Amino acid sequence: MDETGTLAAFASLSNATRLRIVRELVAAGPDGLSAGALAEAVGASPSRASFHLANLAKARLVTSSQFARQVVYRADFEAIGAMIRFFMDDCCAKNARIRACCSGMGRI
Amino acid sequence: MDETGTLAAFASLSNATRLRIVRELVAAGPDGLSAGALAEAVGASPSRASFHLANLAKARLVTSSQFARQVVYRADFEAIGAMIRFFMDDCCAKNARIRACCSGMGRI
DNA sequence: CTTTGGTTTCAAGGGGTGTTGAAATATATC
DNA sequence: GATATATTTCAACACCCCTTGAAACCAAAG
Repeated sequence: MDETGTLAAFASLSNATRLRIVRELVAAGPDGLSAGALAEAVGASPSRASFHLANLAKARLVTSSQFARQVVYRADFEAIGAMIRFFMDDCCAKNARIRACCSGMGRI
Repeated sequence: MDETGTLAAFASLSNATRLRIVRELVAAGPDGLSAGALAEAVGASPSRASFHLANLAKARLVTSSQFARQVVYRADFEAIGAMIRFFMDDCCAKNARIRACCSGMGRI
């Protein structure tokens, strides 16, 4: 992910509803969650959830696929990892105090 | 850093000028850089740089202190690390693919 | 083919954000 | 005190984002 993509990812994650959606999707794992289930989980109306899901998809933080009547969303784990990696490598990698934020996360 | 703080940090980092400022400040290390030096480094007018620096300070990503006529800004390394840690721990810690983004960053 | 369920689109509005250049503030120098 | 330097504040403007509720769309079931 380049600077433009990272800026878009940060912008997308700077909204409480969207951050909650990402949290739900990461917790849900590879199976993902339907738009309706997400809307209920984060306490948003269907149209509001759809609005924010479209924003997350545009920022490439989630993917979607249709099953019957439902649209299933999944976290894009690679893209989220790439975003963090860009931020750490390109902006902050050389700083030990920032790098230390990853300590305690287990064996990496 | 809590959710509110992380949202503010993401919002602040979602602007190209501010992301460049943070990059400059992290590269500059503990000595920091003056407002004028930063403005020139990122190609912004003094008032524009001041506007974005105030935003970064409000998000607690940078600190400032006055020396003579100059105002010196420094990256808040602890806060930046705390932001990443919150995002990783609270949102994504349990996911191996995201966690893998920190591989290749050297010994942690 | 009509109906039901799931999701998205749309228009309206209210509010926040970024840019610009001029003016104000504060500090040092002459 | 007057002047130059460094930074911030201010007003104006344009633009984008978020919310809401209604309408439209699309796929399945009756």
